[in-house]
Amino acid sequence: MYDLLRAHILKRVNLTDEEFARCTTFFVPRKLRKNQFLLREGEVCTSLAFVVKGCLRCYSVDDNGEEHIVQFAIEDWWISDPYSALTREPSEYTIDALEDSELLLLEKSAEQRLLQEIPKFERLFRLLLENRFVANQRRIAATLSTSAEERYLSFLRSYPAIAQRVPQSQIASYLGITPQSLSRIRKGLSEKG
Amino acid sequence: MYDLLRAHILKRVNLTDEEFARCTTFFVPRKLRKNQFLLREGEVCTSLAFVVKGCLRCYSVDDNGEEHIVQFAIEDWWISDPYSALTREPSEYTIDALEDSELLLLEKSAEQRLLQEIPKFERLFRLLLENRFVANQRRIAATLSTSAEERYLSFLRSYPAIAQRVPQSQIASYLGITPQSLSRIRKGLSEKG
DNA sequence: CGATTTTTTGAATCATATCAACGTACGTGG
DNA sequence: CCACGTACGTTGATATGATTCAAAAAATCG
Repeated sequence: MYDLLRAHILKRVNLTDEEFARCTTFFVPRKLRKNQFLLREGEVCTSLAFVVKGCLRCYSVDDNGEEHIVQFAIEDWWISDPYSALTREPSEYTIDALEDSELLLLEKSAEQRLLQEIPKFERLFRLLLENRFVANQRRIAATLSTSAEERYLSFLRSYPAIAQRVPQSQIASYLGITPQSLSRIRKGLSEKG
Repeated sequence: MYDLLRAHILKRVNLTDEEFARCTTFFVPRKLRKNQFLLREGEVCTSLAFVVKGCLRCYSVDDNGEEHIVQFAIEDWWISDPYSALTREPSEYTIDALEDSELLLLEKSAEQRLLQEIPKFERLFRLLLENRFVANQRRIAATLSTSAEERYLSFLRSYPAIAQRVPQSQIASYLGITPQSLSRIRKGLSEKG
């Protein structure tokens, strides 16, 4: 259960075995069935989730009731609404499971104690946030400058593991196009070769 | 020169006068003429800039040579490429001045010493990063779900001060549309009332 | 297997881009 | 102080890419 987390952390900061053992005590395992919610729009996000198994999505719902996916998370990724978690304001996002999933949850209060006990985690969490920030910045630049087809190809390159397992309609939502358009783009690509 | 910075920081974390006085020693004033660069694509970003006066932009250049603005920064804002600063990888972005500007620069090395001397700044910088993260996430959701006209109106609401002072073509670049389209959108809006 | 969801396809429509030309404002040097 | 050049903004005509609505085909699940 904790092996993936250990490897994940050790790739980013140095921890002794003893430190890692202490760190695990702050996480709470949680299973989520497909379609179950981790966070509902309007709730305050109180935890940071590390995905051990499965696949989740984070999305907003617009005035027309359409879902717009801002992030997927599979094994070895984190998911949460960091803004809601920090400010304790209700989240604008919903997080749910696209597959049966296993998570390790770090509650806000546990996070604070963890940071006090092992300050190295400050650096880890800052790294994680920076990475997410960069990913978003790249995505903005891509959305502004490239066609839907290019964005789809870029998505396939960046996240092949996700592309294989989530429904096409979910990828369309992530790319900001309709499922019909994605279908046509794929058709066009397969005709080219 | 430092009044704006003081007010900015005190709004977010508690600092004694003595702490603030020490903090200022880590910043270096820098003036930038209109069109001068703070960071060029391919350079490593080594500083975090607080804008005391003026207006800057951060943008990427795509394969067709088109600029895509990911951020503006006016008085009381910060600007940098946090990813490049953290990883020391060359930046994909260019930062330059849209007006004659005055900055307070916090170099990477100074930042580290500042964080050691006054750990409260850990929280400040994390807050700043979270805010930028959220702004980006909102922008992604908006780009995915709303028309150019809606995004323009939302930009006017969110950043009236910027809308007033930067050329329309720069706003178009930020919104991900052509200057011609923005012109037509504005025409449409003025005809409505 | 049947039921439901997901994907594909077609036709009409809409939003934005593109190319090209013209208008306007501003600042600099003569 | 005016004239000129350069940036910026507007407008028109046309092209393109993506959407919408509707329906059929394919895949998935109990």
